[in-house]
Amino acid sequence: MSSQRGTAAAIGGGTPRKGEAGEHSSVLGAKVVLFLSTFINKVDRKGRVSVPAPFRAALAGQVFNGIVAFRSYRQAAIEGCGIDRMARLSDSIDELELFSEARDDLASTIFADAHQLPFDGEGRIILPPLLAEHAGITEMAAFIGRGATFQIWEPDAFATHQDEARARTRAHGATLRLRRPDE
Amino acid sequence: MSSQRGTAAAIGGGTPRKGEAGEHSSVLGAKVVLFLSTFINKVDRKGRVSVPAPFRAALAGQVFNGIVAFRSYRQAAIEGCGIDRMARLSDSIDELELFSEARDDLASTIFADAHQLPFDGEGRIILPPLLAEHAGITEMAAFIGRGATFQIWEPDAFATHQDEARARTRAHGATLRLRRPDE
DNA sequence: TGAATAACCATTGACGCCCATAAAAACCCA
DNA sequence: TGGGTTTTTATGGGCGTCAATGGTTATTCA
Repeated sequence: MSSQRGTAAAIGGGTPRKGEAGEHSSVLGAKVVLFLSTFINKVDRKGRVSVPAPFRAALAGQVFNGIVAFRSYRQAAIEGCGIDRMARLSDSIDELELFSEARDDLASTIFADAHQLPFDGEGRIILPPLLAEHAGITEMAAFIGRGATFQIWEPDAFATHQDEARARTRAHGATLRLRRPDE
Repeated sequence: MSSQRGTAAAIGGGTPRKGEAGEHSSVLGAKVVLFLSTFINKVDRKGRVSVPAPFRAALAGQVFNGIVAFRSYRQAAIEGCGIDRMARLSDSIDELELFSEARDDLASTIFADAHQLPFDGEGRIILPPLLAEHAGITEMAAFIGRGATFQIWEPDAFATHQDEARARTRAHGATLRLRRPDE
């Protein structure tokens, strides 16, 4: 299946050019990361995978130079995002009542399972065995942009999933209201 | 099992180099520690356990070089955090009505039971028997990241707990509004 | 003085970091 | 617009370093 280099397969819009993916600043100056398109990269024998350059660009500037990954609850995939998102999550949870059950559950469900995967000099991460197994990843890994976050799938598994999702969408005629640009 | 070495250098800044990692400043300049992931380490016959390097990195720079631990009163686990967090907790409790029962209970449950566990030269702590027993820890200890704090569990016990928590969260339809990045 | 604790050293395997290469994309200029 | 040049990426592999762990010696306190 060849890791068609860089080329943006499926989904996403056009070709992922330089500045494209990445981020754009909001009114407040806070960076808004955007993960777009799909990239399929190889997992080498040491368990390393290159994170697509556009994704890395989107993450640039965050306090932790790498990604945060955890098992998806409902799918055989790995959820990925930047550390900033986790920090926000931590803040949100901190606002729940101390020692409450809900807070406990969320914490042990989300944070305990999260892995901080730092980039090496070449922008690669090491996929923890636990995560790789959960997603059934062995040789190739598909990075799927999902806007504010992304996922990592076993390529074939994702292809199947995508077909099903598309079929469901067509059936239900999913709609979505676009949020107001302001605010 | 192990000790997946160093891996994620906690939330550390940019490149997870030697001393840095650990914190990033918020708007107010306050350090924001973030404990993520799960690490299972061995307890040697002297009762020593290595605190995961990423956690140590997150704690770096605090006034007390070690952790603060106390028995969780809802679970068979040990609550852990840095000394800074205890100070904040103290403030929160201070805001409760003076002489109220709740305040009294919290104070004696938490502060009276809290242990300051200093790191030895290799980043290990000695688990006080009282705490170890409460958590049922004998040979292995699981360090569980929970965002601003962490817990220490007997590995199997945590696995069970995590399953239950996950089920509950899913049942309740995990609701949590992500805080806006700005503030 | 003996027991418990803290400080110190030693080992080893994983992983961070570096260098090398090929190919594709971005760039430049006629 | 096209072809040639430069830059960036993805990928492989080697090696030094540090984290986790175990043990030994020094120190403190009863």
